[in-house]
Amino acid sequence: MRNQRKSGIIRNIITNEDLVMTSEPNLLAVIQRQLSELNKSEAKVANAILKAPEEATRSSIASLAAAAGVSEPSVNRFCKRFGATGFPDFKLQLATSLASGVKYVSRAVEFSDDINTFPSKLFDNAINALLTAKEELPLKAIAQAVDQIAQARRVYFFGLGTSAAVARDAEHKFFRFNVPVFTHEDPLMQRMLAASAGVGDLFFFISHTGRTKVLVEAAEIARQTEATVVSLTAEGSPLADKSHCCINVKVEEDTEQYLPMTSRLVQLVILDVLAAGVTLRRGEGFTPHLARIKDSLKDTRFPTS
Amino acid sequence: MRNQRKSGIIRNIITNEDLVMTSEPNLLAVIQRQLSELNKSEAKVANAILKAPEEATRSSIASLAAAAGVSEPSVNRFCKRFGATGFPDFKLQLATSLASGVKYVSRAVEFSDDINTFPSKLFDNAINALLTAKEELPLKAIAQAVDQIAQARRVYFFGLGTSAAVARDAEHKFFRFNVPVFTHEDPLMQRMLAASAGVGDLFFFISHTGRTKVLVEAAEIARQTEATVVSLTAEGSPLADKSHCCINVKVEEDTEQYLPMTSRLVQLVILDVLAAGVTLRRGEGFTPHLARIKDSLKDTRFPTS
DNA sequence: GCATTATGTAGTAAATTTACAAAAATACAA
DNA sequence: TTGTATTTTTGTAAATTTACTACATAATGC
Repeated sequence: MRNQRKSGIIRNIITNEDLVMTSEPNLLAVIQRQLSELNKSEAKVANAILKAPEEATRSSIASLAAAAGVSEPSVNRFCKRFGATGFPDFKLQLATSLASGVKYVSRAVEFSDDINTFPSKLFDNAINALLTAKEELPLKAIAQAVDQIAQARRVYFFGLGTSAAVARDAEHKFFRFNVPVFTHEDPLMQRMLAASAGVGDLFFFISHTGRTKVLVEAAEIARQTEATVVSLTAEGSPLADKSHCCINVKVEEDTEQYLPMTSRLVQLVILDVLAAGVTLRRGEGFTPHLARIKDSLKDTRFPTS
Repeated sequence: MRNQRKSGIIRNIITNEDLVMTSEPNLLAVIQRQLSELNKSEAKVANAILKAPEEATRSSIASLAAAAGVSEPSVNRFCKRFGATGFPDFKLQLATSLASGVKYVSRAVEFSDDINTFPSKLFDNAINALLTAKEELPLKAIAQAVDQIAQARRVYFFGLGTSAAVARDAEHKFFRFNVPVFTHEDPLMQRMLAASAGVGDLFFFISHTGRTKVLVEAAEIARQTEATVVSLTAEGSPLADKSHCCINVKVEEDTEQYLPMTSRLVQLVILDVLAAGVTLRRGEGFTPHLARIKDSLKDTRFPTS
């Protein structure tokens, strides 16, 4: 299946092993990347496809061959080289790739953007961040965190800046599970509460960078007690080091934008996941409790007409 | 192009007009919806496709016909009825649909779920909500809100419950634009501030339902002053009625879940959009200001190794 | 029982793939 | 270097698969 040149260059660009490893890499990106490794006619086909990918999915092998200036079998060989069983299969993969991937590459907002373009860009970035995060979800850490939250007597959500809002959201969510939850944005309160912690207390630190000094210090203080320290932050950061359990989030925030946009969305959804995990552990008998809380809000609202 | 039965039932389910209107509806959903309108053999084809959509994209017209227990032309006719030029075109549309849409239909978390399934479900729901929201973004209202925020002398973000966390996030974001922003979770403070408002004040109310009494009352009070009232809430709600400008968000939250999960994500991204809009209005000269704010945080962090 | 619609059969056209052969490129020895 | 052997690349043509059209028959409704 895998033939090699004497020179040692691997001919089949995508092997079965690769396909297993990377679940579904963007086909266009793969073609782009391997462009230099291709021979003349294959490169012609590649360029024709890269130039008009959408059109390529709709054209026949004959018209694509004509567009690339090569013979039909060359197109067919090209397809097989990229892991497809043939031309139709390749078109299918390409179409799939175009539908899922390409539209959701992060796109920076530029000053030339107007109302018709930048809102979509921001949504695409958000969607893209969630898609990426979903792919590399640290399930073990999440399962562990769920266990610890479910067992905790008291849970403190601590964050600063944007992460304070996330902590506040977590408070609202977890509050509904009958777990005593607390949030404090004041670093001094965070320190004091951390210092006086004991068995059954869980400190949940939220920080995108994991490098905010006062927060890391609070984590350090909490760690010296009998309490459990969990964090939702960047892998290998000082905050992660201080934690019993760290849920890593790798979101490359566009640093040029100066605003943390997508990372907090991922944090929020991960907190949803934790909340759902705790609910599932509580079992079906717990739903009436949630229903009661929902009912208690009824009188604070205008009835639906 | 559009042929009808005597009985008046429209035969061509997707007409050109429809295709223009709804840019890219999920093909499987369309098939599902029209299932009852189909005749016997078409229904057989539909069921075969719905049963194994992924497989359908890979099979030939002959094998799909065999799987459905009909003849090949029946499959072909089925494809044309759904707007495709033929079978290959239909497969392409189906594949595209599967890649973008189907994976992201909302899926409720069930008690039988485990750690391997429910996190993905929640992420899918979040992604789906953002995709849907992106499709029906109220651009006019957004543009108007950007204008009003950019012109405002003072901006108040008011929300309660989960929306309070969203308001807090908005405060953190807009604060960086040199606009005096305020947030209050206390309904009494909200009322008092609303009552004493004047020209140049902007009240930005955030609420998923738009029916929270105290918040609607605060909006009503603000509306009686010279201030501008903007809201991010449900269309046609009491809160929307009180606003000069209302950004509608239609997210059907799964009410069985008792927790507002996806709506706040959409709210947050829309606030990002507003923030970006304000930045774009300020023009390129404003970026140094953002850089300065970012620099001011430098000393509060542990340096990256 | 007639008209209409629905479905299938068979033939045709189109597209894709395979097998093979020619051409080009490369390696290596004299 | 230059020529030759070998490998690799590419194209031609035939074979095969696939999809479509026209027509005929069956089913349905009035």
